[in-house]
Amino acid sequence: MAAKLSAVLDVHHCNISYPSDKNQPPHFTSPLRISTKKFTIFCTSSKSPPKTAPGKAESRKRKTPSLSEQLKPLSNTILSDRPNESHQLLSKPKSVWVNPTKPKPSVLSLQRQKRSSYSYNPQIRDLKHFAKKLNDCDPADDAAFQAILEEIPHPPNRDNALLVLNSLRSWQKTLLFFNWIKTLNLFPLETIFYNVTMKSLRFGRQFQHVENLANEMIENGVELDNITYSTIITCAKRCNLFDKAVQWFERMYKTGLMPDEVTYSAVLDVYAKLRKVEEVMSLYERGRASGWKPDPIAFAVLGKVFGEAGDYDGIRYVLEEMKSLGVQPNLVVYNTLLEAMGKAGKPGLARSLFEEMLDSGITPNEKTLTALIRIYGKARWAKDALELWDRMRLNGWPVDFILYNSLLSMCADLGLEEEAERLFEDMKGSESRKPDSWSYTAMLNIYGSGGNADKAMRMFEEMSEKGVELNVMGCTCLIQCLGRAKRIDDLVQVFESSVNGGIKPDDRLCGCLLSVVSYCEGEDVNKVLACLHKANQNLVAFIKSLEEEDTKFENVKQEFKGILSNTAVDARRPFCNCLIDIFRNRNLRERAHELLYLGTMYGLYPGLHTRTEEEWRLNVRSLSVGAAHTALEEWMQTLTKLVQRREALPEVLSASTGAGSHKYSQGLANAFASHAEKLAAPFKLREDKAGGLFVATREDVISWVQSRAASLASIA
DNA sequence: CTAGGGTTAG
Repeated sequence: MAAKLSAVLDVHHCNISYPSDKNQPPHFTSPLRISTKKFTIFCTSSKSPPKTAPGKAESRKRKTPSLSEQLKPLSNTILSDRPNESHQLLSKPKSVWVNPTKPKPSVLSLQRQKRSSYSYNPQIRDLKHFAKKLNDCDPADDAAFQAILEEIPHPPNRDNALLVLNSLRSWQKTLLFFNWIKTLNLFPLETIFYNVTMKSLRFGRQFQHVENLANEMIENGVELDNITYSTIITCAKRCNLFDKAVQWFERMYKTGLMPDEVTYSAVLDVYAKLRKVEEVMSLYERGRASGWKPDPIAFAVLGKVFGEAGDYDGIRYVLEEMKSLGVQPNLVVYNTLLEAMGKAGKPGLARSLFEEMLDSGITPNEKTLTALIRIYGKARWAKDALELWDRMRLNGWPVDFILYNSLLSMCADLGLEEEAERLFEDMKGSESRKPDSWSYTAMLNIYGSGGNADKAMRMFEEMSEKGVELNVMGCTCLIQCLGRAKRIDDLVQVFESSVNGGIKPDDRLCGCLLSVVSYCEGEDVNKVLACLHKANQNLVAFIKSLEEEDTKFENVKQEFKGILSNTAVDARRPFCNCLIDIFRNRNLRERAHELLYLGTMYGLYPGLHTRTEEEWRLNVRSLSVGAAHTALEEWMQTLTKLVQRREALPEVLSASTGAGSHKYSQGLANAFASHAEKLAAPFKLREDKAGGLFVATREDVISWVQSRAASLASIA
């Protein structure tokens, strides 16, 4: 979709044609055009805005540039070339207008469209009853519907028809009723009739019907107003037809209608859905420059955009902007920003924002609490998570099914087995919140990561008894657990029944099988490999070829590259880690070194080795035990060469293993310590520092290398 | 869903 929209922006909409409409007012005189000029003040270089490409000259001749044309110079000259400056620029919107004598160009109407008020309809009871009959009739039976229509209790005049139209539920019936009114031809169908019908169609995600009605309005000379356009735009958005949404927005300007803030923020959200941060900001800035004081909904859209980009500066910008405009965030804005904080990896700031929200007198809802619980779980902030859970109960804050499941997942993240069991039992006892596949997955995750294979298997059996389907994540948790318990026959059985039950193994499941291969022995290896073969043939073929002594490095490289490029980004490093472990455990260390080399080359271990003048550090926190051993050996070899060549070393050499924040983490620090001991390497754990840091001085390393060289020499 | 815009789960 994103590609589609950018294509639309690039071709400047030359190919869009609308039905002729004669009754349109004259085009607006370029509400946005001035901005091209205006924005040159933001350019630090003295260059003028980029020239339009020759092929696009024609579209420039139009009286009113399309929105995309107007956006383009902006994003070319300012935003996309200097992404880091954008916030700095955006934080000073008031500086945009250098010449106060010129009127501000307007991109939106500061006045919201007025709605006509309904007058009381004395026939309301009869007509509601009639509408109910229409709603209740068999949707497949058109004849029955027609028959009921004939029995309308009062004449279908304007007000009566409107009332019924508003009361129909399904889009099919709304459309049938609308067409019936049209054929009766008792009064002209005004805009509101189209708007009400479109709203119903939008509910049914029927964009084609909506667009047909819009074109009919144009043909019949019925005015399209802001309500029409915002309904069309949001309908296109819900149907993921973003290019259509933009087309209709641009049509407003072309026909001389100015969007109000509702239509405008609907379009902001279109660009937000496309993750076009620059376009969102440029629209926002233009709106601001037109004197718009955005309301909380517009800020919620901005917050979402930055959250999805994980852009903390952007989130802060939204908060500051609201503050400086005196806009008080509402519940939805807080929810959006909290979630954004989570995506930007700022649990502490999420926590303080939540407190700020409470201080301002807003009561959290299910979404607020789901977001926070999830953030604390992912951050492994057990204390805050449990505290929040207590407060939820104490204050009687609202809870729903998703929140229950999120609490279970949080327990899985934190290894809170008892709490999860209690909650799970609660859910079973309730009528409305029976555990579903999400709930069972969380339980499988808890038992799986806790190594409790019996309880995990009991969950698995219970699921099939209750008819709750296992999903791929639950399957992965279970297989991981059975693998660790060395219950390989059970593992095979679970895998096969899952695949037969329709689960499509994903890369995470393959990674899980691969890790089981790395630590099991004998015939078990082949059993697991047979499962893996069903999920990913290439991976098994790759392992087989690495086992062959005469497979050349160049072939390893090509095959591994092929494997990685077919693997989800998140699963690439785990794959490489497991493969290294597999070959270390089989005493094929050379293969392990090759794989680590290739993994580093393909960017799976960024920052594996970092250097400053004083310190060189090996960062193995994202490595498996075998990969960490391999990396340490590799590093020692390198250091040995450097010492022998009498090259300069920094004062401090260190290795960082990470503390292993997960309750069940394998203890990379311990494994590393024992390996260093085996090599008699002089790395000592710094007890005073958190996060598993092993440190050696330059002198220790030099003397260690020399003594090793001496002992090797004496053996020779 | 009483004509229009924004927020919940591996």
